[in-house]
Amino acid sequence: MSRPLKPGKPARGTQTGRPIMVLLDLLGRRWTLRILWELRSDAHNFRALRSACADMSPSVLNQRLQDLREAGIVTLQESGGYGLTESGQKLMAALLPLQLWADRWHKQASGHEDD
Amino acid sequence: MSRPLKPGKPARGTQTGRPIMVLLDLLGRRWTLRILWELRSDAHNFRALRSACADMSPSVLNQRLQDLREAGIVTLQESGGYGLTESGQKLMAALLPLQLWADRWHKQASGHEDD
DNA sequence: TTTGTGTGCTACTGTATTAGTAGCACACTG
DNA sequence: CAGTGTGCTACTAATACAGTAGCACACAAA
Repeated sequence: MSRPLKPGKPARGTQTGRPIMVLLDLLGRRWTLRILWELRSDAHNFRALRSACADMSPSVLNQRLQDLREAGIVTLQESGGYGLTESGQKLMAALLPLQLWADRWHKQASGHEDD
Repeated sequence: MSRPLKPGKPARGTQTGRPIMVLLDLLGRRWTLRILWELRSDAHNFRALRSACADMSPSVLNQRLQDLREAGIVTLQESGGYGLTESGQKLMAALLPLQLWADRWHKQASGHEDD
């Protein structure tokens, strides 16, 4: 595989390379959001990260890490382990409101119905 | 299939049902973020939405719409077409900073390298 | 040198998810 | 009745992902 996944390059579902579309493609791959979430505060090495992500498949984890490194969001630190780049930290800051929303979502759902 | 995908219920990659994890699972499915993005300002009917999403597969689109409706994020309006619920609009508001980030991402990438 | 531990990562096969195409059922219009 | 537009389903093929095993390298101790 090994697509570029950089803004300006075509991606799945867009030929234009509009940055937001490329980003939505990247974040829409399975485990990507979760991986970033687990890295939001602390760096993890490969195995710890895998463990944090419900023991996801190492082949897929490696694929995602390559994507995210190419995109400049994640980096393999010299001190060992994977961490967010400066850019990646800003992305996560942009995603933090999700947690608030998710909590309200939970309260709403359990308030209105029990399924 | 037809999992619940409600906060509090186990999802892919989490047995706990922690709302943020369920949300990350939901948003991490292919096309989900893109669909929400296309609905962020205007409602679309099924075919218009499909067209906006690069003519994605109608079976998958329907699957996603069911997921999002069950989650209370999207609704099939009486006036026709799919639109965001109140909750869905708040979710999108939480995601809007992505566009700003994506634009900076583009500028950075084209400034630092050409590949 | 050998053995052990820890790292990042790859190879392989099976399964689940998604793509792609065609077309149905219903409603409304003429 | 035909024509158009809606939401949606059925089907097969391609692709992505899961799950397991284990390699290659580095460092440390014996």
